[in-house]
Amino acid sequence: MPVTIKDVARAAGVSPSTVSRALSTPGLVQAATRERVRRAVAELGYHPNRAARGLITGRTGNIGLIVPDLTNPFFPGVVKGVQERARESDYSVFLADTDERAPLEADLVRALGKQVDGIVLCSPRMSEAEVRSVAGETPIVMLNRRVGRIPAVTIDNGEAIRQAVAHLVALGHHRLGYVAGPRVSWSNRERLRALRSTTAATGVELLEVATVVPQFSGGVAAADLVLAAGVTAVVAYNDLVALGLLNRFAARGLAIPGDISVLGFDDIVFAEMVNPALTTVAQPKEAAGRAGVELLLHLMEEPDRAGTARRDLTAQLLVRGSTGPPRTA
Amino acid sequence: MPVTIKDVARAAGVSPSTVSRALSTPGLVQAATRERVRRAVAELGYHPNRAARGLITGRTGNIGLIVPDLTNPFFPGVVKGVQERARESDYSVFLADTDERAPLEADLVRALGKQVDGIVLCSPRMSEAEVRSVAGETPIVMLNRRVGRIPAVTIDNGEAIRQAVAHLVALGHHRLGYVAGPRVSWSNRERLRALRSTTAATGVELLEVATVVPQFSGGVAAADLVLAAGVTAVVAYNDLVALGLLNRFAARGLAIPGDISVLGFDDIVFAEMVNPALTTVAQPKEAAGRAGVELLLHLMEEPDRAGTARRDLTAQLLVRGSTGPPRTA
DNA sequence: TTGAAAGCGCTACCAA
DNA sequence: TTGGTAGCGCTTTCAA
Repeated sequence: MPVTIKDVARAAGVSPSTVSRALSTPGLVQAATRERVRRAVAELGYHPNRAARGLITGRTGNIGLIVPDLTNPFFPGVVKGVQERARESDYSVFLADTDERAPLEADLVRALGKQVDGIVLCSPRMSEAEVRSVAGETPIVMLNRRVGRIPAVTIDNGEAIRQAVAHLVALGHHRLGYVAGPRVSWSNRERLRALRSTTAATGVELLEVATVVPQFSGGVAAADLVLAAGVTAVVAYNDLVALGLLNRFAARGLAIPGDISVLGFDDIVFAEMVNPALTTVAQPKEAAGRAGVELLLHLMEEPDRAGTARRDLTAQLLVRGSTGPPRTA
Repeated sequence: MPVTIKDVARAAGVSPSTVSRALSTPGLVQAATRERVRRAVAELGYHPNRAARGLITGRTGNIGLIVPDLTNPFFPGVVKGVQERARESDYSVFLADTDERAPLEADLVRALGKQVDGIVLCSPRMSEAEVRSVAGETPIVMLNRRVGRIPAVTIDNGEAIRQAVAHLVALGHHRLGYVAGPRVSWSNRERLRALRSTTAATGVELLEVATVVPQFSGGVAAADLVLAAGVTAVVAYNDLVALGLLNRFAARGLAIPGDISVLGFDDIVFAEMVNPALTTVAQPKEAAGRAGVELLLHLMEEPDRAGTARRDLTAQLLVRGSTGPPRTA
């Protein structure tokens, strides 16, 4: 019923081999022949059977994308970037959301690995050992994390933090709080490290106020601790947490940024939807997704040259209403 | 290199055919043999090659999921539901985000159709003709939309609206505004229709204030029109729009719900993150996703019995801070 | 209940 | 530059 390569061959008056070549190695086929084939393909509406092709080439034409929680508005952006770039190279993408269940991830990656040519892995929690083992089986590009020499797309947390701290210092803050994300999160560790060194260098005080789940509720939970710490500005692990802080601050009747400045990370869409809008470090989410696929494509073509492939993208501080000078009391 | 069915056969001391049967038609194999095969499979870590299987069975083990915009927090929930249910039946899911570009969707669906056994299609904008044509080629289940007899999972908008209106009327509102979503959106049309009949039946006034893009910016844009319309309560097409209204109302110094009550649809996570929290009609997003896959599985197994498969899920009004009695001026 | 053999649609090799 | 042929890994007849 579906039209096969034989049908095309017959219609074009050539052999199946020639059709195959005309499609996948056009250079090896005479222009005239190629044209005849092209026409037959169009006429019959032929689409190569991917399973058959995959069976012999060993490639699936699919890539996998694993994210910890699609509900976190950071990830849809990444997904879009991945999809877009994948489609440009005629790859389809399998998406898997692990619901932040790190143990599940390793299994998932393994299962997925069988069905794809490579995986873009965004898994802040999986253990390094697991990541390594999995990377041994399937080409992998990590997002927002570095593990050994596994190819990775990261966002320059150091620079981001420098921008953020410089901004707050310029406003006149001397005591900053940090509400941390999961201890195992690579991004969190990087941010914390950069925060320590930058504040030390600038001579401002840094209080590591709390460690919370990277969600709205985490911010709500940390808000009172932040207040008790007596800081005039607080940096949150991500926007979700920052929004939680803002929410609880509002409930307690604080003026933002008069009483306290709040700064987040990610620039999720909702950062702009609150009042005042959230100052945040914008992560190039789609670009990161695109870069991930890009790296993966290289990796799949020349697996040897792998190991060092890296992209470090630049974040950008977006100053909005939630940060301002501390009230000069 | 990868372990094949032959390896398993050799290890178990049976023929490949038997291994195949033991795996896909266990009933046809003697218990003892089956056990030997099972053991060999486990020992060698054998996973059937999907491409090879697909080549012969004509099935891919994949399903496609198409959503208009992953960035709208409504959809990640749906995606999660779809994935979960798909995984339970050992299907993988291809995700495609069409970025609200309706024309692109039809192509996308067609392309995807070749690589999957069925598609869950969430496409409020695609024309009916396109949907029909596409449904002729690939098993399809529609989400939140009805087109002819194509299987569909919907959410009972009529009941949802009745709950919402009853709530507002009970609070003492007599003049309601509606900020509509895209005219072509099935959900929007359903809601509008239910709104008209329910308000008529209840004797309250309904003003169709504006038609906007189903996004935050749409709500912001409509807010002043709502105010000018002089209603005491406004129902928004979805939470994103409602949040936009809330934002602009706040900017104009209105008290919520004192000056005006706001009610949304969807119960996206951010509905709870604003102050006051948004009263909204919760859509069972994950359940809808699950039901979509469920229907699809049936459809793929007995294509004949299709055509009438329907699931209408129940929405639930969540009363929160953004609705209250009108100020008795 | 099991095995042998054919063949799914395609690509890759070897000859011509 | 092209065609013939073999075979990817699996399922599915058909016979035994």
